[in-house]
Amino acid sequence: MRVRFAPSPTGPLHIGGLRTALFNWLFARHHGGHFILRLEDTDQRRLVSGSAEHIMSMLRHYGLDYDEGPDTGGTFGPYVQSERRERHFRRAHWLVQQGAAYPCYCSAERLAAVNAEKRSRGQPSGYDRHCRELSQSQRAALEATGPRPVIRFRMPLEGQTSVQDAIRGELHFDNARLQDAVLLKSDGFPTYHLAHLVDDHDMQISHVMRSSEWLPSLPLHWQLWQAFGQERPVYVHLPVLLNPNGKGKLSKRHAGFTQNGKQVLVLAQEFIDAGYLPEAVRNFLTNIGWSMPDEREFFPVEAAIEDFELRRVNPADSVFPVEKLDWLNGMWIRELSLKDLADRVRPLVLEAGLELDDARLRKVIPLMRERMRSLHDFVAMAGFFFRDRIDDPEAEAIIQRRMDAAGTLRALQAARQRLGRHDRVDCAALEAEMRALAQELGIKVGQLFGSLRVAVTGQRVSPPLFETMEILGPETCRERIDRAIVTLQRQA
RNA sequence: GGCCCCAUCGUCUAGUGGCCCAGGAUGUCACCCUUUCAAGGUGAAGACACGGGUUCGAGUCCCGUUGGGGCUACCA
Repeated sequence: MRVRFAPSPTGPLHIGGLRTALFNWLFARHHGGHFILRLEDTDQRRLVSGSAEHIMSMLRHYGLDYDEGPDTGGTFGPYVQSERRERHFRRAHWLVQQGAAYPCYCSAERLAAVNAEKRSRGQPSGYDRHCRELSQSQRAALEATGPRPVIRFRMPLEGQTSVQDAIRGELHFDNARLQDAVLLKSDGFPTYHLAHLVDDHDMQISHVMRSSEWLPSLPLHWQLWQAFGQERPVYVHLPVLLNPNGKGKLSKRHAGFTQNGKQVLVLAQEFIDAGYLPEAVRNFLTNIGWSMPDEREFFPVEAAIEDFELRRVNPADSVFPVEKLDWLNGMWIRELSLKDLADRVRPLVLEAGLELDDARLRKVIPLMRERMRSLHDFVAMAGFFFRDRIDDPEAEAIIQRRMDAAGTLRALQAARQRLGRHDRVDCAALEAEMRALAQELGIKVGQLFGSLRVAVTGQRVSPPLFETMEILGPETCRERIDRAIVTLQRQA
C-alpha cells in the first residue's frame, strides 16, 4: 500500500490539509505501507516561498512522518512536482499523438467571452470545444502565428462514466456534462489533473485519499487513466470540514477569523499557538469522519493505527467540534509526565515575560496539571508564582460572602500573626492551624481560606491554597497578606 | 442555473432489516466530593429532516421533497 499527501506550497498548512494527511498516514501505518509527501507546485503564480518548509515542519510537529518526500528522498523522486514537468509534458503530448488530447489556441479573452455568452442564454458555462476538430492546416497556421496552445483532453461526448469511490461506491456521470479540461498549460506546466495522475502512476500510489471537493473531477481522472491505458489506484474521497456554524467549508476561511466573538482556528500553526498538544490535535482530528470500533474517543495514536479502516469513514461532512478539542487537550495534558509538562510549559512562561524559576516551576506543575485545558492556562492561573509583585487585589475581592471589611481584617490579622511564627510553610500543618483559626473566629473555612487566597494569589481561583503558600514561602505570603490588610484598613 | 455528494441528540458519532420506545462522547444543567477552580463520581434534558413505497417488520433498502455541502479556472 502506497499513499501520499500532496499539498501545494501556496501558503500555511490548513487544519483540513492536516486532517487529510493524517488519514493517509493512519492508513499507511495500519497496512504497513508507505506514506509519501509530494509537493504540487505547478501553479507558478501562487507559490509562496517558505511554505514548503512550513508544511514539512507542521507534519513533523504533528508526528506524521513520511517515508518518502522532498527532504527525505526515496526511490520514486523527485518529490517536487515542478521537477517532473518534462515527464508531464511528454505524457501530455503522448496523449495528443494518441488522439486522446488536442492543442487549443483559444485566448483567455475568447474563453471569457464564450462563457459570458453562454451564461447570458442561461446555459451551463464551459469551453465550446472550438479547437477540438481543427484540421491539419488550420492547426499549422495557428501554430505559426497564434499564442502558445494549451493541451486539452478529448472527453467522450456521449455515454456515461462510471467511477468508483472507496467509501461511496459506484457513481455515474453523464459525459455530455463533462468538459475538455486543460491538461497542460501554455506555460508548459501541467494542471493538477494531469500531474497527479502521472505522478501517482510513476510513484506506484495504490490509494488516492483526498478531500471530497475532488469528487466532481473524478470522471475526468477516470477517463484519463483509461486514455493512458494504466491501472487506476483506488480513489477515496474524505468528507470536508465545515465551519462551526455549518455554513461553508472551513478551508474557505483564512487565518484568524472570529465567529460570535470567538476566535476560530483554521491553520495548523494556530493550534500550536493556542496551547494545544500535537497528541490532542491528532486524536481530535482522528475522531472527525472516523470512529473507533468500540467508540472510544480518547486514545493513543497507536490504537488508531491498529484499528484504522476505510469502512469506518463516515461520508458526511462535519462541523468542526472545537469543544471536544478542549476536553481532549485536558485529557492529554493529564496524561503527560510532570517533566514533560514542565518542558512544554516553560517556553510559555518565558514568552509571557515572567521570571522563570525552574525549581519553583517543577513544584507548581503537579498542582496545575489537572487544572489545565490549554497550555496557556498555566500562565493564566499560576502566573503569580513567577512575579515578585502582584497587583493589589481590591478589598471587594478579599472580602468573602457574608463577611464585612472589619471581620475580614480581623481574620487576616490573626492569620498573619500565626504565619509569623513559621520560617517555612508546611502545608498540612498550616492547613490544620488555619482550620482551627476559622473555628476560633467563628467563620467558615471557606471564608477564611477565600480571603487568604485572594490576598496571597491576587486571584479568586487558584491552585490549592496551602500548597500554593508552601511554594510561595512564608516571606512572600506575609508580605502579600500585609498589603491586603492595608487595603482593608483603608476601606474601614 | 447545471452536475455531484451528504442527511441520527446543539456538536462529533454508534448503528450494514428484528438485539433500538435508538447507544457513546462532548457541551449544558443538577447533585456528590470539596478551601476556590479543576479533576473524579452520579444523574437529567436532548436526535433517526419530511412524505411515499418495499417488507411480517425500516434509523437501516428504494423513490420523491426539503435542507446542507462541493464543483462549475491555463488554482489545487
